[in-house]
Amino acid sequence: MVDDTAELRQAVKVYKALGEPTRLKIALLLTEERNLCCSDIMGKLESVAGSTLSHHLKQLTDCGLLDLRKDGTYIYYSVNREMAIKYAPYLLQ
Amino acid sequence: MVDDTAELRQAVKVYKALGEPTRLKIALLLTEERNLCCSDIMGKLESVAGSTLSHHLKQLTDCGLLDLRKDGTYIYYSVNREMAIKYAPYLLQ
DNA sequence: TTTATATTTCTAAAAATATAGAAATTAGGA
DNA sequence: TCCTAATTTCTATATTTTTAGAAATATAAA
Repeated sequence: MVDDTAELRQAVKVYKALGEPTRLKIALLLTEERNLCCSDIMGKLESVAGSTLSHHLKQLTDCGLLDLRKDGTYIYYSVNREMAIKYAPYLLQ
Repeated sequence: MVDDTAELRQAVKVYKALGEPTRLKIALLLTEERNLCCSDIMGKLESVAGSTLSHHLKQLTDCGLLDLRKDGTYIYYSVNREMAIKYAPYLLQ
């Protein structure tokens, strides 16, 4: 019998976030280049609506993989290195 | 523009496999204890139908995270350490 | 050869997720 | 203040995924 700890649920969230092509691309983009804002990222992806991108970024930040810094209307995202090291150092290669 | 390489698709498959609680539990079980068969695993999880478990194990093996060894009617599964190290060393802690 | 056990495939239903348009929100600049 | 740009929320739809029962397959043992 395996239990459903907060620790396990956290890991599931992280891997679920990375287990979708657009979000994995976003995470990889943000390890190459830190502090990209929503519209920068939109420019680097092919045809993703702003509302869709917003949902993806929310998942990536909610699980702790991305940090954000607000500056005016802009929100700058970066990969949280500790999280990447713990769960998916693949991102950092 | 980010491209959709085979490499990226492979990583998505791995993270998608781990991004579901039952499958993450299976992967963690199989890092603790190697060479468990389908019915061993079923015994260690709570109420999962055989057909469901079979689908989960297929996803975990298709992405390369699990290796298998057949012996008669039994199939023994283990975590592939190289894959775990590359994509999710979290499993090995 | 029959039987029992392990696992998979088929099928279908339920649940979750991804997607984006439109409207709302926020904040800076004219 | 008004306007514009960045981002989010709302809403709905389409797609994917999870789930499991039933039937099928495979293999070993009686």
